[in-house]
Formats: sequence, structure tokens, C-alpha cells
Amino acid sequence: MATATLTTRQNIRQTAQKLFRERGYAAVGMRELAKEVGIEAPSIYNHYKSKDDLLREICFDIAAQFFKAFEEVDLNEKSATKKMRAAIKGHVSVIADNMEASAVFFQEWMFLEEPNLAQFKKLRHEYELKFRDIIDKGMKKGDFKTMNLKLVTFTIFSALNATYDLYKTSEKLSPDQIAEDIAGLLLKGLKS
Amino acid sequence: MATATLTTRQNIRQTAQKLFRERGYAAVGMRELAKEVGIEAPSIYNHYKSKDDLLREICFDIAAQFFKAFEEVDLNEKSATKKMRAAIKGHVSVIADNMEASAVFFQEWMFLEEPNLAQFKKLRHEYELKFRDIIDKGMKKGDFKTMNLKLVTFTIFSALNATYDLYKTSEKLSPDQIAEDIAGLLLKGLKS
DNA sequence: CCCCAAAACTAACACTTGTTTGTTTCAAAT
DNA sequence: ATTTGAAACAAACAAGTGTTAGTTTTGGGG
Repeated sequence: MATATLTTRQNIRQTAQKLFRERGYAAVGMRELAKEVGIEAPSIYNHYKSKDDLLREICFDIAAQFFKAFEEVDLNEKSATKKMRAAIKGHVSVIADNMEASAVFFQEWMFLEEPNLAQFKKLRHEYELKFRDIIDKGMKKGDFKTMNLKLVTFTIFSALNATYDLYKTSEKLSPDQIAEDIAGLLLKGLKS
Repeated sequence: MATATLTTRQNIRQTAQKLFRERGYAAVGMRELAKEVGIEAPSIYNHYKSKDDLLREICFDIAAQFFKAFEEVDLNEKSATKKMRAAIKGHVSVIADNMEASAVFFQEWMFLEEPNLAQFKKLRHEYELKFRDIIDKGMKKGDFKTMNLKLVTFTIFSALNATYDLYKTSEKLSPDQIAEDIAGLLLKGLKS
């Protein structure tokens, strides 16, 4: 059990992640959130500036984790195939380690208000470009078959980002195993 | 121009599809919807019983289209590979022909109220089983490599259901071309 | 013990939510 | 020209929205 005793702030955030995922950001009220935490709604504002602030913290924290996971991959791996496999593994691991939060990241980000929304989109685009870059270089070196780059990147991301749904329904598959299997399926499709 | 002159009912539905997709079901109010249609909110209730009724019609209509598209595939194709390719094509075509509605189908269905929600889940599960069945038989016949069935089905669905996002950003790719490319990528990964 | 700040509370504000009621408009059929 | 039913409307309801103001509780440091 990593959960010793949560601070109220941590408790609010964790509960928000759960509720936002279960019922959607717009459908969850501050009073409902507060009740689940065990406090009154106004008390939340001692810890977060606004509802949007809460969503912002959740989304941007996951974004940072994706970038961090990728950084290690980019430094340690050389060939396009190995980089891709490692990137997929890192990405899936972040999702696996933050199931609720990453579900919010993927499904509720559009409720961010400006300027957070614009910054979020920018970050996400940067991250996608990193993946696309690996694939592009792999194609040019002949490791991967030449195909529509945008479509391929999209397909891969879609598959990866559904990992969350997989966890819910699946007979216990480990994150590593899921990452391995998805990587296997997709890389075989990429290979020239 | 297929749009000769829409009935008010059709107008409401089409506008609802657009708004629900753009801003999410919970975030769209009846007054906002009405305004976009050019009427007052209470007038909507001359055409739909409730907000939920609107969502129900959108979601279940798309569901019916998926089933219809699959039916033809199942009758006309024989080998697992051909069936799979045709099923993917049919699925993507339904999305391509109903971009807004299918986006709502995939992202807003959880806002359905009971008993619609339960029925929707059941339908969706049935549809998934049809795909899984093709893959399963393909594996047993040796056309496809034996892998975790649930994971494979999930990965494929995830890729297919992101088609909508692809349309928005992509340099004009035809539905057929998208279906072809995705099918190519995924089937190669499946092949034994 | 007292103080002070962090964090909880109650009450309220201004506004929006989906929906209902009762009435009026309007176009097609008699 | 009159009837009729569909579809529009304005007004309102009860409940819920995020948030703020002002106050009380709480728990650790001097």
C-alpha cells in the first residue's frame, strides 16, 4: 500500500481524477466532488483556485510524465525499431501507472480553459511529433515501409491510448505484456 | 447538395450532433442548442421527449448502421483475411459517412440514461464479438498468428474509431484510402 | 496557554440547468 | 371561411452551477 495517509489536497485530486473519468468533467459538480472527499465544496478552494485549475494539474502532470518517459528512450536507444518499441513501452507504462489521470488526460482535456487549452494542445502536438519523427526516420532508413505518416502515427496513438480501456476489461495483463503485444502487432505492420 | 430543406426535427438533430461533438453532451444546454437551430428551447420538446432522447437517437442510429454494414460483409466474404478487410472498410465507411454522429457515438454514449445505457452497452458488445469472431476463426485456421484475442480486438477498434480525428487533420484522404491503409497496417500485424 | 495561520464551515450570490404549463401562431384540410 | 392539430412561444419552476464572503474550528510553535 503506497497510500499511507493522503493530504486533503492529494485526496481532492485523486477523487477528482476518479469522478472526472467516471462521469466526465462537465457532469461532475464541486459539491459532488467535495462530498466524495468528505468536506464541503468551498473548502476545495483552499487547495485549488478553480475547477479548471484542478483539471489543469491533472492533465499537465500526465503530459510531463509522457515527456519524461520519452526522454530516456530517445537517449538510450539507437535503431528506429528499438526506439519505437521502447517509446511504446514507456507510453503504455505511464498510462498503466496513472490509469485514472491518463483517462482524464485523453478524454477531458477539451474542457480546459484558455490559456491552458492552447498550451495543452501545443504540448500534445510536440509529443506526437517526437513519435512521428522516429517513424519518419525509420521509413527513410528503410527500417519501416513507406506509408502515410500521419495515418500511421494516428493509428499507433489510438491503439496506445486505448490501453486504459483494456485494463478495465482484461484478465490481468501486466503493463509490460500489454506494451509488448501492442508493439509487436504494430511494428510488424510497420516493417518493410 | 443533399440538403434540400431540413425539417425542424432534422435540423435539431444535426445541430445537436455538431454541438455534442464540439463541446460534449453535458456541456451543451438546451437553450444553446435551440439558439443554434433558430428556435426557443421549449420548442425542442415538440420533437424530442428529452435531451437524453436526442442522444439516444443519435447513438442507436449509428449502432444500426454498423450492424447493417457488417451484415453485408459477413454474407459476401469467405476467408478471414478478406472478411476482416471488408469489415474494416465497412466500419470506416460508416464513420466517414456520419462524422459528427459517430464522434458522439464514441465519446458521449456514457451520458445515456438507463435503460438506454444498458442496451447500448449490450449492442456494442455484440458488435465487438462479431469482429472478435472473425479474428478468432482466422487464428484457429492459421490465417492469423495466435495472440491475445481481447488485446488484438481492442487495438483494432481503437485504431478504427480514431478515424474521425484523422479526417479533421489529414490532407484529404478518401474513406476508402484510409480504410485500405489501416487494414493494410493491421492485417500485416495479424498475419502468421 | 496563547497565537496565528491553514483549512474547515455556513450562507449566499448570480446564473444556468432541463423541463412543464398555458397560450398563441400558423398552415393545411374540411 | 372554419376547424384542427402541429409547432412555436413566453414565463416560470425547482434544482443545481462555480464561486465568494465572512466566520469558526483546528492544530502546531512561541
